[in-house]
Amino acid sequence: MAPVIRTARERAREELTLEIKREARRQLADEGAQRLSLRAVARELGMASSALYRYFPSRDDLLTALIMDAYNALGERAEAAVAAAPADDPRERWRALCGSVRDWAKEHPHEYALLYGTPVPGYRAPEETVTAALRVILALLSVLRGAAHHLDLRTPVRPLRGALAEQAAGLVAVLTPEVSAGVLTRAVVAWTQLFGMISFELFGHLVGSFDPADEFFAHSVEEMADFVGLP
Amino acid sequence: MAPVIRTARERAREELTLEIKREARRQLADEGAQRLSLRAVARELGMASSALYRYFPSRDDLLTALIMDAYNALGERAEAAVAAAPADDPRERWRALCGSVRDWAKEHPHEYALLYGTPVPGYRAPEETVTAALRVILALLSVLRGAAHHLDLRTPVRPLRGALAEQAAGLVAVLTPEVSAGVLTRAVVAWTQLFGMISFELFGHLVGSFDPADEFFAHSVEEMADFVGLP
DNA sequence: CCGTTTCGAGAGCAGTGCTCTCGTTTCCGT
DNA sequence: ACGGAAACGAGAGCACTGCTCTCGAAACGG
Repeated sequence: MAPVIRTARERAREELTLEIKREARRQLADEGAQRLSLRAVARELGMASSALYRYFPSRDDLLTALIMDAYNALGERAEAAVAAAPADDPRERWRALCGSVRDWAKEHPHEYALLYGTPVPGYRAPEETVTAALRVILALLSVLRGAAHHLDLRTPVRPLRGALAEQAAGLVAVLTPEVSAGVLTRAVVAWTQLFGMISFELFGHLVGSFDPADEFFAHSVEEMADFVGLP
Repeated sequence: MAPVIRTARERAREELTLEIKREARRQLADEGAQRLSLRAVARELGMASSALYRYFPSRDDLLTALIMDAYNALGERAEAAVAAAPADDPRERWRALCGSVRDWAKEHPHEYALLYGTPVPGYRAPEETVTAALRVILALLSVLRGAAHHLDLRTPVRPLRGALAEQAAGLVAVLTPEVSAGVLTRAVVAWTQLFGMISFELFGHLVGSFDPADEFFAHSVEEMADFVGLP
């Protein structure tokens, strides 16, 4: 696909693009997306701000590139955590996965906020972003698939009705043929709980109740593992 | 406390403060917090932008005022929903409460994002905000308190350990003496799930899976009601 | 009534995203 | 090898932002 032999221009362009993103990510980590300034990035790189527009047509496009990278970084981290956990211990895999997401979020709070906080106004998710964004929930589901025949639901899943049943069935067919629609739905519930909890912790909504949240986090990960029926 | 007899200046000041907030809220609802502009507010009110600083010392302070109002609006809505539901049907109260939060969020997406999205950079929560922010979780707990002696936990609560046990016991003593620490912790888990789910729906993370999310929402509210042991 | 405080308006500062123009450099087909 | 075309970097400039300072007018209160 991509030409193996690249002209000097192409190489320079690629390098500069990376360097712009690198500097932008630095500013993002320092000050948050709000305060990320194209002009400051250009200044730091010793170039005119107008030159930056040769590489990213707008500030939102630069942000979108950072979002892509962040989704992939988080996704890789999550997948690696699952892979590193013992294959025959689904609960440990679940724990490792949830913990890795929280760790990444605490290490990169501004990037996390960029992904799961208020969406940037002018931004609409391009195709690529969607698949990158799915990696965490897919990892959660892969853990469930691995334990599909040993699931133990202490509280039976409520029957799915109407549109929900159809949506869940559609997803099961594509993603998790080994797992029932009810369990998949519970996994999605657990997914929303996981990110809700992390967001609350990071955004300061647990101050005064369960902050510091380490033990609360660990506990609710176990509770949600029970919830989806992990042995 | 407040003087009953107010001077013309005091009345004018109060009125203008309200009007500024009103216009700011209008712009917030239209364009989001990101694009809320002091100068535009002043322009719309026919005054110089510098005059606005007599009423709010900075943009962040104006935003903080809007945050306060939004927390209270959401809190009132939630409390009203609980109050309007039959007192002898805890599950219906739970449903009404969760539904009212979601409804408010969908009606005021930008205000919701202001509360539960990425925190404003320069902003730190003043004392008042904290209590206003607690109203929803307190309402959730009040539903549980009302059903404290009829709770039915299909899956037993995992034992709380270490710091978590202490945190939960402290909260129980102050908030919900009728309810066990384990159940209170589950309520907090359900709380994070509720807002995680609403945030995901509003911020577009459910697109492609459970969007539209009406039935998924209703279903998971029931599942979480089971989770906390509501009859 | 008169000094003090409060207020509104205007000018101005430093910063932003973005556009346009204008030379220069690099590429690529002939 | 050359010449047209495309890509590039820099600078000036526009419209906008939050915020500060100053100055004259208005309202207050002893």
